[in-house]
Amino acid sequence: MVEEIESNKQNPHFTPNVSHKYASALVNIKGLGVKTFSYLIPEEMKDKIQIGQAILVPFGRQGLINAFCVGFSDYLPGDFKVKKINKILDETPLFSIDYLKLLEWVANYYCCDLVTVLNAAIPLKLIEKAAKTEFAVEFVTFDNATKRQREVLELLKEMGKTPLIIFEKMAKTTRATIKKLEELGCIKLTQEELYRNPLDILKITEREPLFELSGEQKTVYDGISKTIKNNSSAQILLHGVTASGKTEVYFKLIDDTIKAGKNVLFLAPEIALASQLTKRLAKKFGTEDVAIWHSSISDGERYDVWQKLYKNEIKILAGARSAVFAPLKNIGLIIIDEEHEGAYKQTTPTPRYDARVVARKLAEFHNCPLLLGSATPDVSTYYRALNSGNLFELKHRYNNAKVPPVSVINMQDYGRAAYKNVISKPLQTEISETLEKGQQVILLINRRGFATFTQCQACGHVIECPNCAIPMIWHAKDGYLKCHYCNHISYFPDFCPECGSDAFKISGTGTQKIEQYIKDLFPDKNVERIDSDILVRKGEHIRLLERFQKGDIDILVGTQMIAKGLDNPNVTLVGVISADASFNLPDFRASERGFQLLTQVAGRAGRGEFAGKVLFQTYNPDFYALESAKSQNYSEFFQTEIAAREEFDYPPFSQIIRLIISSLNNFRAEKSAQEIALRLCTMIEKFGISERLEVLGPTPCVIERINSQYRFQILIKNKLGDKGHQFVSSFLSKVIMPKDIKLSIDVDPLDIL
DNA sequence: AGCACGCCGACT
DNA sequence: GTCGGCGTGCTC
Repeated sequence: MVEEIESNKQNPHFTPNVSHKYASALVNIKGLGVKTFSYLIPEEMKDKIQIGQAILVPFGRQGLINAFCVGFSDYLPGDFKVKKINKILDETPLFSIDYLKLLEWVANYYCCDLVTVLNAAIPLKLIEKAAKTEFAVEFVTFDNATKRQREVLELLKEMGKTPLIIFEKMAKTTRATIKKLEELGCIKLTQEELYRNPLDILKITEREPLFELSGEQKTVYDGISKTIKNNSSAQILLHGVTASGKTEVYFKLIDDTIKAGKNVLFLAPEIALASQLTKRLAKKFGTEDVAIWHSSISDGERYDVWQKLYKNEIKILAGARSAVFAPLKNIGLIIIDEEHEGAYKQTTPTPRYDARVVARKLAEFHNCPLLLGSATPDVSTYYRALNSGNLFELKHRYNNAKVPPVSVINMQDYGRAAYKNVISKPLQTEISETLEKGQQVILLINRRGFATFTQCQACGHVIECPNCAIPMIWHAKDGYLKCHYCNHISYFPDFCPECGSDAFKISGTGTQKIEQYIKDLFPDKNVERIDSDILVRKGEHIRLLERFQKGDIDILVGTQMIAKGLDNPNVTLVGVISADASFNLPDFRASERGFQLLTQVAGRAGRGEFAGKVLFQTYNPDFYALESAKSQNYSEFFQTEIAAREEFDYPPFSQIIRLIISSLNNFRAEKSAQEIALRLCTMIEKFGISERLEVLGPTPCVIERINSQYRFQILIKNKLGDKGHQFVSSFLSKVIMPKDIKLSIDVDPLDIL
């Protein structure tokens, strides 16, 4: 089913050394995508050609197309008739050799080819744009102009220096007229780039001064400065509770960095946050020196910013995850705010890269410090920071505001008295009281609890796999419980192994009904729901939040997306319907996710003058992550979590490489997956590294079918670092899949569902 | 994506 | 014979 490539044709090694016969050219062909092809370097180009240059090459029947030079070689990667490079379009390269080296590292880490990474890193539009020399026109004089020419000149005088293409459209004129006017000396044509600076519209006239740092901020700032002074490539974590003023510390460090003549890369998890951040940065440091980069900026802006970055004309670049691939030069500091956010990882399309991982490597390349900040750090980040001694903490809120107290409602006591077994009496009472005071309520529903875990209603015990410490999944059609990491099977217990009760329940379904229950309980109140279904209608999400902000909505019911960002001072009650659902996903990171979610949602209550309250409903009140979330104690949570990670070799003690094999045909998908796993194991055995590269599965994915494709997964626990990635890459490069079976690779997957 | 190559049925 | 259907495969 899976065939071996008979002759393992080694690719020629493409080097940055120019004294070679062939160049590797990156082309963008519609429908084909971005790929590299080899071309002969003409003799007269040998002393001029460089990596990163835009070039013109012949391609098939399409004539001459734009390409980028990305490497050199003396050999061809196959048997074909080679064509030669037609022209170097621009002698100034658009990216450097170091930039390509970073991308090569990324390709190896994510077990994919360089082309895939280039595809994500270099905007396609850049390749098309590179060839076009954009002229700009400028008014000089009216002398010798005819009547019609004068009309054109009037407009130009008014518009000032304008890109030619735009002016031609505006003036309803043609290239012939422009040429004539240039001959007459009435206008000046220039080749220099015209930058559109989108930040100009902010109309920032004077700069705001930096904030004064508070006592705790000052201590942390001094500590970080000292650390950077001692180790210019330190990787630092700033763990600060919400509203503790991390941003002020960042800004002071940015100021220091640019004063030292270096540039700053500042990443935020999403575009909206990056835009907000850019405005704040522009106000403090000036519009000229600040730029933004993310997937949704316009082609023109993308092109302009890229040019500016390459010419080292930007001092601070703010952006979302794709900004790690922007060619910012001379980086002296990288900041990643809200570093725990999953949005830093790209899930689709490939490569499934994580901006935090790439940023760590980027910092290494530039020998510069990396500063990560969060109120609920990623467990792996915290572990690294703790071990390196580069952990700094802000424990107090900026204006001495208090974190709201959390009460845990044990549903074992209230379950039967609760409305529809879902909304307990105390929660009902609290909601009523809050609404009577004219204040607002947020209720968190955890819909991700769709995977059916098996829980004892008497003591909260959840049936877990003895090998993997993740919840077992009930398979109704087979009548057993199964572990989706290792395939371990056990039968539904008659009695709870913990307390002997027979009150087992398969939980996690029907959460959609909760909104209706709330509406039933409070029929005269305005109840709205926000979740991803509603988000599909664009703008609906924002409209609902605005209405909630204005007080038009009494109770806002929602999934995870209401847990962060909401800053409504009139919200004094936050209720979590099923805190268990956060923890009982069949995923090793479930506790971490759950802790983060509960901590973040708790932070939504009592942000104004009224004190807030938080209620967690649960069947398992003693669960460590829940207890830590209740007391908002990160370090306590971390201690327990890291011990479990170590015991089961989960990250940061290994890296997970996940292979997903899918097909419309269930049987063929399973067979292929088994074959790949078997061959992978054989190869690992042969190299004697089975201790350090552990293969689990194949198993059916928790979500067994997506788009009618049956899905199986193989998990690899890698303890060999980059060498492990290389091993898996080279194994996969020798495997070719039949057309009806898809293989996808996810390195450091966010979840394993 | 295009565009050629190529292998079968209907036709001036 | 040969015109043209669009399945398959290639583009350095």
